[in-house]
Amino acid sequence: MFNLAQFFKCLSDETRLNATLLIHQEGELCVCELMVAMDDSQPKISRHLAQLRNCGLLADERRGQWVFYKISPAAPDWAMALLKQACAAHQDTLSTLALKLKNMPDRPSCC
Amino acid sequence: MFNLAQFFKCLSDETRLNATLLIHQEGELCVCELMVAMDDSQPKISRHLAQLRNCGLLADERRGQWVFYKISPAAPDWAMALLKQACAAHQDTLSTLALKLKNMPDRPSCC
DNA sequence: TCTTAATATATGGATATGCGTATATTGTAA
DNA sequence: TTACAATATACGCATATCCATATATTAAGA
Repeated sequence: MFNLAQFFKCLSDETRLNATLLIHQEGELCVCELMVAMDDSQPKISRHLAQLRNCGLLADERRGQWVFYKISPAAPDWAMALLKQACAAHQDTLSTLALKLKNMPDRPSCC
Repeated sequence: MFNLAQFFKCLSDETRLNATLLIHQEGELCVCELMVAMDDSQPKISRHLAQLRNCGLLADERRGQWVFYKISPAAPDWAMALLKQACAAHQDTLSTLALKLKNMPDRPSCC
């Protein structure tokens, strides 16, 4: 599991920061949802998610053709507390991203 | 001033993380105090402090031959909230560093 | 089994980062 | 002024990071 500096390094990149906080806020998201919300390429998002998974901050779960990511249940309390605080500090950006999610057609979440 | 990702990048390096949180906890510290507490070279510490100052996270003030660093009074509320939370998450390390500070002979703080 | 959708990974190159060493700067005191 | 203490910066190098592009993998459906 990560230490505090590693945790901050995870969140020091815009792509990883937005993905992590949006996932935290929404509960779980798959790669294609993040692509739409963040308007980024598939390999770019996938690569950053892999990094977050390898650090132990995110957990993934395949369901059919989709892979869903959520905050790892093994994340320590201090990390959860910091994520919550970070979400509050990032609300402006997060609500913009959440809006794009809401307008996304054919979201796989339902299946 | 910095955004959230930049703030996390500031804290993503052990040296900058420890320096920032120790300064936050102690109120203000000069370079030589940080050298003793963290057992690092002067140029290394000075370079990282310059980075934190340039980002707007730290403010410096020369008093005689010493330069004291503190959390910038201009730091936004969300940053202060995150720093407080981070200190709590980092207490083990911080108390070790604070102990070395306490045992430091001829601390300049008094002058 | 063939095709397609969703996701992951490999590769190469540009840029950023961090470090040690050496040197410059600034203030103090003699 | 000269010397010294505290701090800052410049330089060169090794490594890390990030990206776009191309390709591999996995599952679903025809």
